Amino acid sequence: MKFHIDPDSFGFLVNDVARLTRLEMDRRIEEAGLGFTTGEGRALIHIKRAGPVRQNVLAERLGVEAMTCSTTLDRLEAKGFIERRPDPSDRRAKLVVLTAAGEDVIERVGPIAATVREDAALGLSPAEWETFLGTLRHVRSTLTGIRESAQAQAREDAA
Amino acid sequence: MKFHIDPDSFGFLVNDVARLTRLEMDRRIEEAGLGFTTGEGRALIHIKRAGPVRQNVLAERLGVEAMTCSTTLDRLEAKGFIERRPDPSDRRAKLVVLTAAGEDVIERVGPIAATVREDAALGLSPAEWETFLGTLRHVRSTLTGIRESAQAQAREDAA
DNA sequence: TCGAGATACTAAGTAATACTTATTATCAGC
DNA sequence: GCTGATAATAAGTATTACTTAGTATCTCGA
Repeated sequence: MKFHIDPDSFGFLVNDVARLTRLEMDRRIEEAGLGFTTGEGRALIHIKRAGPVRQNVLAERLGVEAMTCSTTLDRLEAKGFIERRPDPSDRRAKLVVLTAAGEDVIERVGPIAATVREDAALGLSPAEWETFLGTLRHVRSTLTGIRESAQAQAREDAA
Repeated sequence: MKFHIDPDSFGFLVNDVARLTRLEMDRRIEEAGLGFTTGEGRALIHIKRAGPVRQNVLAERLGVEAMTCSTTLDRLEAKGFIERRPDPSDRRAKLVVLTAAGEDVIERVGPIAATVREDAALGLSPAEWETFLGTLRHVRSTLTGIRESAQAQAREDAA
């Protein structure tokens, strides 16, 4: 039987598109001298959205382990984009807040993200693009659900 | 103009979906005891498709620098999935070939990729899924073109 | 109330993926 | 045959992830 290797299979496609988007984004951020990566930008935007937020909550929203989140926050704190403040309601916890520099850098990355988006959408109609984004949201939601079930299962097995 | 930054913008969406797909894929590969990552699988499949191939050609197809490719091949070689053979037509170059173990592991990863794809496509009609893949292919092609132009420009600037 | 177990965070260690720069061997063109 | 380009890699760095283990603190039940 002939080998079926689909170079355009879902996994490779989505990985390629994400990789290309990230590399292009990183290149333009670098060019603009903003001094952070797409991954750090992702964290910044979630912090912006969530307001002062506990690290464990932020980790969950980012879909990473608490330790991974902590390391990312270390870098962002070193760069002066966020602060960790004690949570008055729980002395174990810390609240993550954006600094003025963090707010500023988010404002400046917006136009850059817009140029990448425009480039990615070249040759597609607005309707096609919206459909595309809608499907991406749908798939993300599906996969997030699967991942959460798997993690719950893993915790159960561990217990 | 105000730039609306949110986690549902294109860059974050596609990154999230790729991350979730990769993590889920890695989890199932791990579960099956195949002993490699999605990234390594990507390299394996490109080697399979290209046949005996020079490392620099492979690097270009993978869209990474020669050194990154070399490191990935080190891991694959250590695991016994590939071999580096001297290129008879150029003594500087090496040809990368799959071993029997490499062929075997590609066969076994196929069904795993299929389960992830099925899960990702839950709740979408076949037509919607095809449209989605078509748009991903289109965007990949657009971004690849942009990246190649940028690299050509960088080489020119360096010269 | 107090003690056990859970939770919030971090230190330490590991691994994969990616880059840059510099080096060695070899090739190709003048 | 020399010179510059090319193929691969060594060395060093950074990011993004994980696990395990440890400390401080909280919460709930006996």
